[in-house]
Amino acid sequence: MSNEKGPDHSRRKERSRQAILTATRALVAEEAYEKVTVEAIAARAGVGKQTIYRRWPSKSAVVFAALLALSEDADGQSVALPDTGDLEADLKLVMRATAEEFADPAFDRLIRALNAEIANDAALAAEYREKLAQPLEEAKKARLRSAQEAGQLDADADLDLALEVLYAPLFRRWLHRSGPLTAAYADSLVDATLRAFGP
Amino acid sequence: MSNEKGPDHSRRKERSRQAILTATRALVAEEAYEKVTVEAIAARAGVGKQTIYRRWPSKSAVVFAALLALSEDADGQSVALPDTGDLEADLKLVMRATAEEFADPAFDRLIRALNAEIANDAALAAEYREKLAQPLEEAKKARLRSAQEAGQLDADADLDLALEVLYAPLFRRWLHRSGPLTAAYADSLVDATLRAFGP
DNA sequence: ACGAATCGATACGAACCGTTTCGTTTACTG
DNA sequence: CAGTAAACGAAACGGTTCGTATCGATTCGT
Repeated sequence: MSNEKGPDHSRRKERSRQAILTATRALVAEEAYEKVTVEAIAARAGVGKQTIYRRWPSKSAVVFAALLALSEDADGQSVALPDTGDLEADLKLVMRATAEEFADPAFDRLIRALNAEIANDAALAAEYREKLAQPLEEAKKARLRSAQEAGQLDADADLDLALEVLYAPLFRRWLHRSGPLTAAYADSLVDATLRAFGP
Repeated sequence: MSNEKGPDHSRRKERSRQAILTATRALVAEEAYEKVTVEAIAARAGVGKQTIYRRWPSKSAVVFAALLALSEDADGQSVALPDTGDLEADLKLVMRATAEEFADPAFDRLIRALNAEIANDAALAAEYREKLAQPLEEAKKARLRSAQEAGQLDADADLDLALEVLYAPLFRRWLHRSGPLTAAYADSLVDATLRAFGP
């Protein structure tokens, strides 16, 4: 094997790769998305534009990869929600934290950019679901299943549906800016979900 | 007054305006949104590009106006939901219809384009809420209020929240393509909402 | 020291945006 | 019917961005 291979230049590759992804995150977080151009990313990363196009086919793909790398940093330690046994308290904690996250301008711009790309690109949407959305949903579902087994949710409850009812209103309110994302709002979503799917 | 005014050229204006809006709708409905350019709209409408820029400041605004004109055609006859007295049946009818609407490819592309523009343009989002979303929401809320007065919903129920719980999951599932928009799914959203906000 | 992989930089064509310009058509007026 | 002014279609233009092509320099293993 060793005589089949040339020199290993993977360290260089990795360094420029990280520089590109870091620069992309910084740019998307700090300016309006329209101002994030491939050339700006290349300049910020101290990299030639072609080095970006050698790895990703489009700007969308770069932005997505930049976001994806974030969640893969926290690898191994698979996502898990708090489970104190008190479902209502646990969910309110999570929903309040999610609402606060959306209020952060940098995060806001990042996720808006991602959603805009996703809305018109089915392939990217599928990758988003598989690599970013699914793991989180599974973690939430695991928490609900635990509650269901403890008799805190109806035994026949559709947990996927419950998750949607819990989270989708928050997401929509954020995306359309149709109302404030307060802690009280987060709480009321938990309350409604528990009324709908409680025992 | 009459001697103060020159000739009235409003008929020409109106004709080209309609041609532009119609062409925009056709283009957005039939191709991917990236392929809809202002020049393509002008060509399809048989109109100079400048005639478009005389009226609207950007492509986003044109696309939005094209959509808005649709709902203003059905003017006067303000939106109203069926009210047979059977809340569950009425809501399931509406939610099933909404789910079907999203399944239409032309409508799908149109609304995706709108959402992509809205996601990164707060001003456009505000106009969207005011002119398109609000009237529909008010109609739905009126139906819920009628049910509330009939004792079919909890007297203290937050109707805005109930609407979000009812509709947001469908919207999110469509936007992220995270599942099929079946009649059974529409029904289960109504069921969940009624469990959460019923008496 | 040498060769191969990778790189940064730069020039380029194509597409699109939004502006400007210009000669023409349209609708009304006297 | 001739004159006027608003609105128009067409076309050219500068500016920006995308994605590609090219090339000499740098990095790494041998």
